[in-house]
Amino acid sequence: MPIKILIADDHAIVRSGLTLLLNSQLSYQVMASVNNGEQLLLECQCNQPDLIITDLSMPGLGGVELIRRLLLKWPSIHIMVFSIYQNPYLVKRLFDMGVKGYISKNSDTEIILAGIKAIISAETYSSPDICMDTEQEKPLSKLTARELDIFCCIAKGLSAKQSSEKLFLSEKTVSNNISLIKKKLKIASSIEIVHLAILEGLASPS
Amino acid sequence: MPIKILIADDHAIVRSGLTLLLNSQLSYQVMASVNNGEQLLLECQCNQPDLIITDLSMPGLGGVELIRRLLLKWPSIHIMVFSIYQNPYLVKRLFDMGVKGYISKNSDTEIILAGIKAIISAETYSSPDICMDTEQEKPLSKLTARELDIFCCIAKGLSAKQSSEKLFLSEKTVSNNISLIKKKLKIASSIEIVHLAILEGLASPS
DNA sequence: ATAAAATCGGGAAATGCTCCCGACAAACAT
DNA sequence: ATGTTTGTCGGGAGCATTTCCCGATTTTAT
Repeated sequence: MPIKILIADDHAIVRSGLTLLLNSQLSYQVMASVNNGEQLLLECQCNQPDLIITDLSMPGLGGVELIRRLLLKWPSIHIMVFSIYQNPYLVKRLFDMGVKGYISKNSDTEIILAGIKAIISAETYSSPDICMDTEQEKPLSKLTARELDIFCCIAKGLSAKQSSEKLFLSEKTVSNNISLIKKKLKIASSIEIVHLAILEGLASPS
Repeated sequence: MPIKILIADDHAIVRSGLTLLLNSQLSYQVMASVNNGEQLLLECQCNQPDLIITDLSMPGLGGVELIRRLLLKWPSIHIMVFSIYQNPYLVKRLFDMGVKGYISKNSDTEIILAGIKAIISAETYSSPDICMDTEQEKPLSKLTARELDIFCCIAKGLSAKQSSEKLFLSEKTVSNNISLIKKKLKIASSIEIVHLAILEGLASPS
């Protein structure tokens, strides 16, 4: 009886690549692959997946909010995040949320398979390029989880209102948080948020 | 005799997905896939590829510089860019450089195959989500000299007041100009100025 | 020579940001 | 067990910025 897997990623080639890779193993079966969070939630109702592999940045319902909702409804579900970021704070936050594994998209297919295998065996896994031990002194480590959410939204070019809609918060909370973030990071403008986010690999210009 | 293809992308799953997708067609043969520009140049020496599929953001030698070097050495080579951006100005720049096709990573596999087919038939191709007709000119060409000055100041993270001091203008003039720039470029926030400036090579994160 | 576009800023209304505050929950410490 | 701290969430008031008018001047193009 194969492990049932659902995939969420906005890039068709990634969905297709993962599906082919995993279905080539007899022990795995990809039930469906979708391009955003809403559809993944729908698929979860029909299929009872053993493992969910999800990207973070997707149109509509993004990865972080998707994970929150998944774990709210099915607290014991196995989630592996498969995204481009290599920032240890982001990864730590995801593990704190309850994610079982993180693999960066730079990883070879062997690493992907090894990670899934580990997670299925009830372990946790993060790909070797995420070094969690460089804890101190990084500016972003001063931010709380919620502040980092908002930081990322702003870096992508979203307004306070757009961010509040994406994160299901009041516009006021977002703007209050932005002020706090600037103070914590000792920066004067939202534009420096973008620079910092790009330097830290949390955003890329678009 | 199949079409010989080389692939450059820093994500293994994308390389693997593309390779499986293309090798499943009898008319194509993926000779090699590498994760950066330097290695692709090396592969080009050994193999004589008919088509190169490349990402833009890669560690080390990135896509734009890779394309420049490729076309310098083999001016008639077919290059298809496969990247995440959906910015028509960026795509137009790539076509101006001599690229034959652009496909965004959101595209379905059918689109990818259709694009490659078109390029092989000596046509050019860009995926449907890139609408080039909005403005054919570079966005920044619409700005006057003074507006471009101010644009650069803002992109670097200067405030309106700091910009006004640097350019010997009143703060009012600067802020009026910023509003005008946003209107001309059809963008909502100063943060998108940063993204645009970085994409256009007018600023880099600091 | 005339029209068009660019440069420069003032004024007023709308919008946004900042800093204050309180309420509540969770984690932590003694 | 019970304060204490830290995080989360948002309201309100005042200040700052942005936006959209407007006119005055200079530069550029036809």
